[in-house]
Amino acid sequence: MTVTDRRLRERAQRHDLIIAAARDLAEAEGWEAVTTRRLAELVEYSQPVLYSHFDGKDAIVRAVAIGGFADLARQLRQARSAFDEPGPALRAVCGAYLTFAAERPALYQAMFMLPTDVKFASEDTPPPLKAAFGELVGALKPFGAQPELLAEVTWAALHGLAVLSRSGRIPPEHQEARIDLLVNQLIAGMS
Amino acid sequence: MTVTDRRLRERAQRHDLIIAAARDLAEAEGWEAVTTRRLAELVEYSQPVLYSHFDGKDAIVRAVAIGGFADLARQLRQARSAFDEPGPALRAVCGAYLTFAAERPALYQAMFMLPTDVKFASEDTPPPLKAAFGELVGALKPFGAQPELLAEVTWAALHGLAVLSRSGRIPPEHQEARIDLLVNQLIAGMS
DNA sequence: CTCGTAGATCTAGCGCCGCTAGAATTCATG
DNA sequence: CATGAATTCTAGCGGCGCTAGATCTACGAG
Repeated sequence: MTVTDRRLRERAQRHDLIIAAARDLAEAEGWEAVTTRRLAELVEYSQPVLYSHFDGKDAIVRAVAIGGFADLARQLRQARSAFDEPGPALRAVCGAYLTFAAERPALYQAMFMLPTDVKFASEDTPPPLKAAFGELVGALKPFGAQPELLAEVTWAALHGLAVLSRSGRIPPEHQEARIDLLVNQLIAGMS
Repeated sequence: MTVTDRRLRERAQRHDLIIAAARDLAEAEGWEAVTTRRLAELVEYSQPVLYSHFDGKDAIVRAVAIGGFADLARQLRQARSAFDEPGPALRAVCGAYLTFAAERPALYQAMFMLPTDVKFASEDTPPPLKAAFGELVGALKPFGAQPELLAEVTWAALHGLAVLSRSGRIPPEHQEARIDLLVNQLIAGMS
C-alpha cells in the first residue's frame, strides 16, 4: 500500500501547510486577515479542502495555538536551565515568556486571547501546554509551599504585562523594570 | 428654537439608547452577537441611523467602553474609601476590580480586550480612564517609591487573573486565595 | 394656508465572511 | 479497460459592516 501511504503523507503535509500558512498570515497581517478564502489561496487549493482537514476556522486557530505551546515550553525550559540559582532562573523564565509574547504576538493571541475550548487544567490538557505551565511551576518551586497557586498568579501577571503593553494600554517603556519589580516581589520573604 | 432643542435632546437620547442596547446585548449574548442589524432592530430604527451617530461599529464599542471606565472608577473609589488602613484598602480595590470584571464580562472585554485606539497613558486619555487608574495608584502610594510602576504591574496581574479565569485558562476556584497572595507579595517588604 | 426645500430616514444593494451541497474529476481496483 | 469510490471544485446560502440614492417629513417663505 505504498500508494495509499504516499497519499496519507501528502495529506499530513498539507495539514501542516495549512497551519503554517494560518500562523504566518496572522503574524504578518493579524488574525482578522486570516479568512478561509485567503488561506485556501495560499495553500493553492479551494476552500472546501480546508474543511476536510479541520472542522472549521476555529479548529485551524486551535491547531496553531497548540503548536505554539510546544514552542513556548521549549523557550521557557531553555531560559530556566541556563541558570543554576533559582532567583536568576525565575527572572529568565519571566523574561523569556514576555519575549515570546512580544516577538510572536499573533501566535500568542491564538494561545491565550482568542476564544478557545482547549482545556487548561484538566486531565486531557494537551501535553505541550502542560509542559509550558510546568516550567513556570518548576521555576517557582523553590519559593513557596503552593507553587501551583503562585504559578497561576505569576502567569496572570506576565499575561497582563504582555497583552496590556501589546495593545498600548501600558507604555512600552520600562517593561524590563516591571519584570524586575514583579520577580522581586513574588519571591520577597519566601524561603 | 425649542423645536430644534427638542430634536437635539431626542437625538442625544437615541445616542445613549444605542450605547445601552449594545452593552446589554453584549452582556446577554456576547460581542459576536452585537451586529449593526440587531442593534438597529433593538432601537427600532434602520441600520443607517447608527452611522449618523457613530463612525461605525468600532466607535459604538468604544463608547460602551468609555462608559465602563466611569463605572469602574466609581467601584474602585468606593472600595478604597471603605478602609482607613492602606493594606485592607489595597485588598479591597483589587477585589473590587475582579468583581467588576467577573460581573460585567462583556463590558470589561470592551474596555480591555477588544482592539482599541483609546489612548491610555497620554494627555488626551479620557478622564474616567484616568480616574480608574488613579484609584489603583492611590491605593499603592503607601507602599513604594514608584507607585505608577507598581500600579502597572498590579493592574497587569489583576487583568491576567480576570481574563484567564474568565476564559477557563485557570480554574475558577481559589480566586480569593490568588488575590490574597498577590496583595501580600505586592506589599511585602514595602514601607 | 400652500408649497418648495432641506434634512431625516429608509430601501436596496455591494463586497466580504464562514460554510456546504452537489457536480466534476481523478484514480486504484476488479 | 471499465467502474465505483475518493477527492476536489464550482457555485451559492445566509449574514456581516457599510453606503448610495430614493423617499418621506415637516419647517419656513410667500
